[in-house]
Amino acid sequence: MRIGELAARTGVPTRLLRYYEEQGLLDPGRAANGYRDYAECLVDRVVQIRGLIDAGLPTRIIKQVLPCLEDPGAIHVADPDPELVAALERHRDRLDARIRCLARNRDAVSGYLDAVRRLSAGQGRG
DNA sequence: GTTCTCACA
DNA sequence: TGTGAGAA
Repeated sequence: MRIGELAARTGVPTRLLRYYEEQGLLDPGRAANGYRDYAECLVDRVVQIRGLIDAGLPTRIIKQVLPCLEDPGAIHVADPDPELVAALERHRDRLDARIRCLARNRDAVSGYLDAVRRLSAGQGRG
């Protein structure tokens, strides 16, 4: 598919898709006319890239981790770069902290909702 | 429609 | 990290 279709299917602007390619996250083939040609499987890959970036990981890290995520069997990182591992551990800790924060706020919202339901239920019967 | 590059927030 | 503009 061409870049426009991939953009439509992933919600990622064509401008960004070219940017990700420039960062080494994507490498689509080329059609005879020079247009980029994306395989079906790249839809999932783009979604995953977005997820990782939204999680706060820099493209530089994603670029190194992506091959392993695509092929779980290939988690035999020939070169277990200590710096990469350390960076990933920091990101995991940051995500854990965010998750705990979100969970706390979710519980707060749930608590408020429960109180509202009890109130309206009581008024409904009276 | 797509390509590219340069500048910029 | 991501966008805007302009030219082909």
